[in-house]
Amino acid sequence: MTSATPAQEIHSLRERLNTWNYQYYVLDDPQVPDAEYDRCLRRLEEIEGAHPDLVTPDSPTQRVGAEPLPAFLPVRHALPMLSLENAFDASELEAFDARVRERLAAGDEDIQYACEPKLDGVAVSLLYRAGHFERAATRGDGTTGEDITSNVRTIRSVPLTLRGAGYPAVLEVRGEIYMPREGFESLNARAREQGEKLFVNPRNAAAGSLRQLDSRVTASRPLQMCCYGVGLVEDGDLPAAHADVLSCLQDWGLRINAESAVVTGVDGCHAYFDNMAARRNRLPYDIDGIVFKVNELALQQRLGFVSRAPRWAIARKFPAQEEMTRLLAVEFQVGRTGAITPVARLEPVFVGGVTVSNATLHNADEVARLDVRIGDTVIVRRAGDVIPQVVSVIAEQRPSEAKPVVFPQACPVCGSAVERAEGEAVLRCMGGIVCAAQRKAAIRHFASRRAMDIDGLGDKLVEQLVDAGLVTGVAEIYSLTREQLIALERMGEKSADNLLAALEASKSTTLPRFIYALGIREVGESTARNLARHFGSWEALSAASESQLLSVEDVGPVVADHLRQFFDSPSSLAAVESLRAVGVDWEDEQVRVSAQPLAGQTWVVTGKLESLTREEAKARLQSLGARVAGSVSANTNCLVAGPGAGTKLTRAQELDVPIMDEQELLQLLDEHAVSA
DNA sequence: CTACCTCGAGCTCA
DNA sequence: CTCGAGGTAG
Repeated sequence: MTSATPAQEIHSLRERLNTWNYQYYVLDDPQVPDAEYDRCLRRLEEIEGAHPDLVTPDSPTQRVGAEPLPAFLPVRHALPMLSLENAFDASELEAFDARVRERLAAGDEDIQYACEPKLDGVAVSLLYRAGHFERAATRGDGTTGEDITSNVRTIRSVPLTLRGAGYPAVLEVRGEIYMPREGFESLNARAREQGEKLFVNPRNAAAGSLRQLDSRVTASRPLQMCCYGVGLVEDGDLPAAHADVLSCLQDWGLRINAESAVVTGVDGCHAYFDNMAARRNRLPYDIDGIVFKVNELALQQRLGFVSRAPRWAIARKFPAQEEMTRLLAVEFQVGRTGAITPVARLEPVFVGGVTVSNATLHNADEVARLDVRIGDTVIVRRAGDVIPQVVSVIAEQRPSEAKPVVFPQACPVCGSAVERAEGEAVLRCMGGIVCAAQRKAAIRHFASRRAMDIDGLGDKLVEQLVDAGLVTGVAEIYSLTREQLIALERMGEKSADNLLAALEASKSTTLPRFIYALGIREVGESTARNLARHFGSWEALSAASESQLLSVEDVGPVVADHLRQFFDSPSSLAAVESLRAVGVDWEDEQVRVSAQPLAGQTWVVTGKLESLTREEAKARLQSLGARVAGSVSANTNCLVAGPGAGTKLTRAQELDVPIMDEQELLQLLDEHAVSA
């Protein structure tokens, strides 16, 4: 043997393994037999075993998973993870291209588009600092996701160290974690042999694998990572076109999609789409569409964003998958507001990756439009994350005994009168609190997390409580006794005590939560918050006149009317009184009358802000009454410009539009006490 | 809307 | 072991 020190040998083994790994997982081009790879890996394990001090977290041996986590920690994204606009046919894609060219004043000139398949998996963000894999996070709500670092570390196509040089000191890579079909099949085959539960599709298998607290389980799952873009970049430069950014990522050791291509103009996009659509079933992974991005980053910057999506990218989805099945029955569900919704009970059918057995039929108009009868063969569609729908009826297959859908003359739950308001499509039960269905829904809403947050009071329990007649209104849930609870199904002493404790804890709440919990029609979380802020106390709110209500942000005549109806109803007020009587309490809010000093003005925000995102800045300006536009024009009243502002700043200067920096903006917001 | 993971606790049977 | 509740994802 040579005289290499253990450290030297470890180094050389890691280099070799990383290179082979790169060739295998990123380039799809294995250069050595698996046996050779395994031999080196075992040798590395052996030396590391003898010298534990030389083990580093980015060693190729560190992909076997670690001790289970107690929970996933929240991660705030430095730059929000946005979603994509969807196009469902060629014309919507053309409309997108037309908008892009118009905004860029490109005339007849064709735009270069970077195209690639949209993998059906889970979106993630990877953070590399000084070339070392530091953190992986899920998308979550776009702003805050979950830390899944230890799970992602086990995925071979995620490099633990970036290759070469020239990568930025801080590099956030965005991509999709998915399970190739082959891996999915073998995973399920193994599960079937062991008599375990099977995953229904590769996407759910990937999502489920990533949600394991024990990353050793994740390590045993055939997951892959494929990168499609970057997020935060600090101290470093990237090329000026998206496709070149992707090849850079590949050089740094990150896997990118082999089908990525750049095409010219919308015709190029159509051709790419048609080609992929034809080859879709032969791809080694599931895809649900094709993503098109304006290739030049400078153009992307000029296009900017609309609320939650970039204006320079779109996903053209494949046509929704459709299947035939039978309509077994139509049931009528009564919602919290009494709305009676017809729900189709279907012969279960596997469509678009899930088993569909229910679908809403919305209302009488929809039922009439479809002319659907019970017993009919119907076509059911499920497009991606869209709710399943009954598309049409196959009239030729209608059996003679097919029965028409008859809407109830009275509420199917309580027998009260039903009514269809003028100009409305929905049928409503007029029973209100008399109706058990509405009572159940009201209690579920009251107890829900964003309302009174009563832990342990779930659907089944509400069902039992109302059916047993133990509870008729929300206030009565606070008078339940331990004995009453223990008598219920699946309720032991421990569960009963937990629920009683949760009930007690919920009594101390906040005014916005309380208002929201009441379930007044059209009063959601944000309206409840506005009302609480505007009036400060329950007394002030309940005494408010129609015109006072109308002056609250987001409250129009319809909402004001619902509010007045609530406050004019003795039974509603009595319910509030009983809640207060059992001890439900809150602190009054600081009154923040929205003076709307910027009403009628148009503002624009550009560049990078330090202490808040552009979205937040926008929201706060809007709360002062400003309209926040995407581009600067002669009508713009003020431009808020952070560092890196481009053409918008130039244009504002040309047009003599006042310009403000972040400090001045913060000062302005502060003066008007705008916080959320 | 459906599917998945995790947890606590009740149920069941040895 | 099974159920219900609560959370996530697309």
